[in-house]
Order: sequence, then structure tokens, then C-alpha cells
Amino acid sequence: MRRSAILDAAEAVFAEHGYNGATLEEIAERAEFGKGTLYNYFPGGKEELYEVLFEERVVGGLSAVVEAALPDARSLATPDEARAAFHDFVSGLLHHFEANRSVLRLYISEAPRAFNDPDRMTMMVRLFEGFMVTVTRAIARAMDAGALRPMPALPVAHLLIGNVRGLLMAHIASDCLPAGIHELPPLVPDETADFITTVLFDGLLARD
Amino acid sequence: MRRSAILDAAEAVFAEHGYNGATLEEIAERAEFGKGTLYNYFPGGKEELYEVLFEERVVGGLSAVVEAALPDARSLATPDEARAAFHDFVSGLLHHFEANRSVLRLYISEAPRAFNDPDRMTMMVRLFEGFMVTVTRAIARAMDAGALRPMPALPVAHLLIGNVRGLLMAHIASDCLPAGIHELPPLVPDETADFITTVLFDGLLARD
DNA sequence: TCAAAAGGTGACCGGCGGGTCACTTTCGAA
DNA sequence: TTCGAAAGTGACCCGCCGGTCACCTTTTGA
Repeated sequence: MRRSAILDAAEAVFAEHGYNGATLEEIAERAEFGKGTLYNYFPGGKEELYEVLFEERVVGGLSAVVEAALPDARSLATPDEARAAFHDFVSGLLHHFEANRSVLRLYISEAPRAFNDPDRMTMMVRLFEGFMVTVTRAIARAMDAGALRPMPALPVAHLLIGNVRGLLMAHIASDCLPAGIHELPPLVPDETADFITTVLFDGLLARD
Repeated sequence: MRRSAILDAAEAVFAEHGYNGATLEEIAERAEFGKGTLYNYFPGGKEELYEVLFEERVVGGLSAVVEAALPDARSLATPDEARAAFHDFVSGLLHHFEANRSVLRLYISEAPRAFNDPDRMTMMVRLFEGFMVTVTRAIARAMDAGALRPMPALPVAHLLIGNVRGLLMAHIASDCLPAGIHELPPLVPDETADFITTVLFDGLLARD
């Protein structure tokens, strides 16, 4: 109870101000507890709080989405099956992040932090390994079955995830701007998933 | 002379430690000048130094690449022309960032910072506007000419840039890891540009 | 009812780093 | 050679915030 209230407040504050800009004071104030209490639940202080938050909410959310859309048991043998599955995956990601904007911000903000510290990067790679492996394996299965043409699967996974991240970042940016400037139409997860899936599967070239 | 030496040192230190982790002390030490001198060249202190660095090197670099590869004068009327032009663009980006890793890090690290402050976000949008407009216009021209099928051009631009960013981030991550762990093959800009262009133009689906 | 344990608290501490400024050095014109 | 201006310097200042701990409150169970 307390623990999750602390995590809720931390999620909001870290998302709003970033790791460095967030203060324990503000987190404590928002969740209505004293700063000292935090150390009962997270003895490692700010860093541990952030790590737990990241692992439980960011990595946990991504894992849930990928396991729902791309389980190893799902057949990806035909183009239509593959298209449907990856559409579900993209749509799941978009719905998840649409409903959890602050988790999205944590996700986007983490990469630069990891660049500055090999230990943190190692941990991040470990945390995301399961997610990346599942996505990559799904791509490889669809290729092996002949639904997708053979290519190195891992870079394709990076492209797919880069696509989703690119569009989401544009939407965060749009949200951050003062009203009226450079506004994007609101994110409609299913339409956006259609868009990404179509471009990714069929390509940009005009067809006869 | 002094000015650019300061910027060189700042580029290295900001790239290595991030904005918050970088200290003026270290920048000064690396470029062999006193901390006070910095305020002669950048009266606004750390923030101004970072902004100038970002505008001159990150935005400047991106603008140079896009203007070389996708000038308004370049014909994009046929699929082959469009493919060649966007290949040049992606290849240019990859070569540029391959040769300027610290600039790449600054670029990747900026987004989260902008999320936390509407003013900074507004400035970023303004700085990148020319770049985005040029890319988007090139895509729209290729669509109008029938080389690419008609779609909203701006989201396609976000996908394209997301693709490049996604692969580059994977490479930065790989570089940051202790030797031997999860290594990616080294980045070969032209091959990677082929890969991105092929996926983007032709799609992932197996063809007859 | 009470005492001990568990949980909670926020004033305080210390270091860290951005920014300042009185002083020194360098430069260039007379 | 001289002198005023410009450039350079780094010890110092000070606000900030993560972390601590002595104290207080609540819970538990006998």
C-alpha cells in the first residue's frame, strides 16, 4: 500500500522532472509521507527507487505487451497471420503507453542515462533482454516460415521498435508544447498501428 | 580558437556524462583554461554553453546532411530516384554520426531534457523545424510524383528518423557495454543504409 | 493496560557544483 | 617603455538536495 503509493508518486515526479530534476522531497510530499519513510521501503534511496520503478513498470509493461501479442505459441506462418500479430504488438504498445504516459517518459528518458554508465547499461540490457529476444524470435519465426523475407532479425526488431518510439516521441513533444503550437492530431492507437504495420510490411513504394 | 576549444571540451564532457553529470570544472580542465574564462565566451554559463553546442553541432550537422541529400532541386519523380535520394540521406546520417559519436550522444540525450521544460521543447522544435520540414517535403514530393504511395508525409518522416535513431541507439548501447557482451557487428554505414532503405521502400513481406 | 517493537518523521548535515569577482597576466597602441 | 584595456583565473560563496538519525506515534500481544 505505502510502497505502491510511493511508487505512484515517484512515477509522476520522475516523469515530470527527469531523474536529476526530481527531488525526494517532492515525491514524499505528493504521496503524503515523510522523506525518511522512503528509506524503510527503498534503503538504496533515490537510485533504488528509480530502478524498482523502472523494472516493475517500464520493463513489466513492455513484457506484458509482447507476451500477449507475440507468444511463441502464436502461429506466424502466413503473411496475414504475421501482419495480424505484429499489428497487435504495435497496437498493444501504443495503447499501453497512451494509457501510461509517465511510464512512456521513463522509458524514453532511460537511454541517455544508461549511456553514461556501463553498469547501468549492463543492467538495462539485461532487463530488456527478454523483451528483445521475444520480438526478435517472432520476427525470425515469420521469416523462417516464409511469411517475411529472410533478413537479419535483430536489426529488423530495432527498426520496428524505433518506429514506435519515433511516433510516440513526436506525440510527447506535441504534448509538451504550449497549446496550439505544432499540434499533432491526437494519437489513435489502432489507426497508428495500422499505419506502422502497413509501412513496415508493404513498404512505401507505390504498387501498380 | 579559445571558443572552439571550449566547445570541443564541452562536447566531449557532455557526451560522456550527460548535461547534469558534466561539470564546468572538468570541461575547463580538459580544454586547459580556468572556469571563469568560460563566462567571457558564454555569459549564460552551463546552459548557454550547451545550447550553443547543440545548435552549432547537432542541428548544424543534421541540416548539412539533409541539405546535401534531399535538396528541393533534386528530382524524386521515379521510384529509383527516390530510393537513391533517401539512401543518400540515411547513409549521410550514418556516416555523420559514425564520425561524430559524441554529437550523436548529444542528439539522443536531448529529447528527455526537452520533455521536462516547455521552453526548451519549444526551442528544440524551432531548431529542428527546418530539418523536419525538408525531410517531410521530400517525402511529399516523392508521393506527389507517384514514386511513393500517398500517405501522410510527416508520420512517415518520423518513422524514417525513428529507424535511423533506433539502429544508432543499439550501436551506442553496444559500445557502452563491457567488451564482449552483446556485441553488435560494427556499424557499416552504407550497408546499414541499404538495409533501412530496402525495408522502408519494399517492406518486410516476402514477394512472390 | 502497558511495554516493546515496528513504523514514521523532518530538522539537520555535508558535499557538490554553478556562478562570482578581486586579482593577475597579456596585449596593443602610443 | 608605459599604461589602459581586455582576457584569464581559481578560491570562494551559497543554494540545493540526498541521506541520516534521534525522536515520536502506532501497533501488537501478553
